Amino acid sequence: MAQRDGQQCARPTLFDVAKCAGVSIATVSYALNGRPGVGEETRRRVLDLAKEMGFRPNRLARGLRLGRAHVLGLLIADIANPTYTEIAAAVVNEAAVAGYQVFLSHAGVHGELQRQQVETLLDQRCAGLIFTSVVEEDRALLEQIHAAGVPIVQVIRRICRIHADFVGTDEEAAGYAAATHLLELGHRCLAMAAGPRTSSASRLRAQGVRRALAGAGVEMPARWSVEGDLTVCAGYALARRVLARAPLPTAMICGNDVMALGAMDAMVDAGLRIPEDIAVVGYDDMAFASSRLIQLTTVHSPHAEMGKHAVRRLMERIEDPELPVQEILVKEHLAVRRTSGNALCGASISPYPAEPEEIRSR
Amino acid sequence: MAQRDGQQCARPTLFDVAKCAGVSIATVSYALNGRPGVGEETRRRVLDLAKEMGFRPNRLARGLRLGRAHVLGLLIADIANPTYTEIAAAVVNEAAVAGYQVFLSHAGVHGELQRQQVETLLDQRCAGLIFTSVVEEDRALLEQIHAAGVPIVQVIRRICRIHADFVGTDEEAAGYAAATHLLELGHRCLAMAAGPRTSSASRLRAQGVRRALAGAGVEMPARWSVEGDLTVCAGYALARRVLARAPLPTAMICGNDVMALGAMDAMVDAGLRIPEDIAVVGYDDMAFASSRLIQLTTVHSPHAEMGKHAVRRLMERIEDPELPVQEILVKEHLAVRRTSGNALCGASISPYPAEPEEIRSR
DNA sequence: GCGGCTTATTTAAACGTTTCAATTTCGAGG
DNA sequence: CCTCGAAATTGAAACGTTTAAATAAGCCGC
Repeated sequence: MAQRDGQQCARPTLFDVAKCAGVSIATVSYALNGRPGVGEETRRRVLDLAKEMGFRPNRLARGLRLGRAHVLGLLIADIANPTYTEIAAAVVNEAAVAGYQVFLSHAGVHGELQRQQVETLLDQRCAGLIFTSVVEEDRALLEQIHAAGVPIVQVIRRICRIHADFVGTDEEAAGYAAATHLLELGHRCLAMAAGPRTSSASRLRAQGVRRALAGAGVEMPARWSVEGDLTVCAGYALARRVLARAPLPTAMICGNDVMALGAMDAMVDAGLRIPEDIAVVGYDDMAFASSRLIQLTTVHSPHAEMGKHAVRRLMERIEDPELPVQEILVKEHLAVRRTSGNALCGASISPYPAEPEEIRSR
Repeated sequence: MAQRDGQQCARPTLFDVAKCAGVSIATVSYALNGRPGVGEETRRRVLDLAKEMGFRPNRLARGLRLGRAHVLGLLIADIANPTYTEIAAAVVNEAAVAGYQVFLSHAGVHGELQRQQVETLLDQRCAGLIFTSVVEEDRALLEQIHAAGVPIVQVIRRICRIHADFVGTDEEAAGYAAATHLLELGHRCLAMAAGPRTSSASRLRAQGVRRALAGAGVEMPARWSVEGDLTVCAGYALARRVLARAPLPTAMICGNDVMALGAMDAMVDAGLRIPEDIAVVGYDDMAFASSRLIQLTTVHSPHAEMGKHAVRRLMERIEDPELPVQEILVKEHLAVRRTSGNALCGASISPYPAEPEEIRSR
């Protein structure tokens, strides 16, 4: 039994509170959950007592009884990628607002490990799952999850014709904007180091680039259109390959900022100046992109907002599983910086606050 | 009842399997858990059937019964910081190996939000908690968790005299090594933009720097020793302050790489060349640090290894709560690059593989 | 004073495990 | 043939909730 006052007992249960309050367990449960049918005076007494005793509901028991835990699963392919961590942060925060905890899974893309993690997530009776980078091969898995009655939201990447909501940006438009920007600067020799074809986002972006080029009547030789993983190393290798022999392009669009970083390294190695000899555009606007030493022109997409939307949508669907599948697009924009010729002039585009923040000397 | 063969039923339980196998629930449980006292023939039959039916144990039920879930809580102050995400990745992976899932909490440092998240974590009956950035104010919270019988591992930062293991690096030695490196290069005018004093790691590092200086008989004017948050903005503001008036230091040690990035921006703004006019040393060796455009000299600490150790230690302690408190130090090392004068010569320190990886042209 | 109605409260059954204790089975030894 | 003991198996309680259904308690009008 819970000893009253002084030290609260280790972990009082409904039973303990009920005993102390001299009522039944059911009454305590009803009172704590704010359900009707409990006398005003009783309710107050129970609430006060529960607080005093430090009662906290056991979420396992609740989940077991309800057949569903107040828990979400977040699947991230690559946690080292800032894009995903920004989303993760937003997801965790927004979930907390709704009283949900988030299981983090870091299992790459479409493998045995991923399948295993998903199984475990289902074993935990997650109320919903958020996938940050599905590939076509995951279709069967997603369908199985849907069959199990667990709603899914896809973020950034997606597979089509599947019963799952999607939150992302208009990647095609982003690619179009990036290419158009370079075309307007007068570039006619564009290269593209795209992300993997398996990513719907990368595919669409490349598509947008091609549409812009076609519109301007500009051709991109096959040798300049390469694709690889979204890593520094891949960016380096791809750029090296493109720059291996003349003629050289005057601009390069990269699958993301990290690839751009690698590509720029290859350009430096090749003795090229950026942006005088070659312009570079990235994607994601990672933290380092706005650094003075880099100043990478890139497409900024609001990842935090995407994470937030993903959770909200999941909440809606958990509430009402019959909702029609929805596609939520958030607005992205091109951040023009030095690597496409926009030399930093003045503090107008400085990432730093005008007034220095608090500084403590010692 | 579970229909056999063909489509497995939604989610068979022990009961369903038992019914199909014609044995009791208890037998199935014993068989699946590999406990003794089950006939060999029965065991095989049950195992096969469970697999065929797609049985998966309900982790909520198990956790409820056991009074403890196979779940860890990971508290990260700032998920945007790559240091922490590297740790997170390792933690999630290593936990998976042990059959544990990881709850991710992103609740800053010592606030109402953090307390709330911890409470929820305890409500979920986490078997253990990993804290990545405790501050002294968290002491009461950690003690409360310990009192609740939930083991804790502190990573990177720590508070002393508390019943919790610690995994980190020898920060004092790292600070000493960084400063010694600069002293050996002939620098005598060193500045330091340290991380916040509330971080044990930052404190120790600063201490190591001072020890090195004292050993060399070098003085660091108070005006050159500043501290701030581990952000780009803080780095910029601090460096700006130090560089505001002559005399200027010839080298600056920063609290981490991100701060160094900001500080270098301030140096560029001040018309200084790196490393000719001023050398810079960071800490963490984040992804961008080795980029050709940056080549930041920095202290590389093996975060993944730390995450792994943290989980392993937690497992040991969950196994045997009576273990004496342990302090695990992993080795870090100084990566000397351009910003301290080590110009990149040849591919000897290139971060890229010699052979280009697979490239697909299209 | 008593059915009938509303409101407050309780009883008890789930949810799916694990595990102690009790029961059955079966072969060996007497 | 009977008994004993080990091994296999089962029954049932427990973990801490939620909730449908049953019960108790008021209260009104006739």
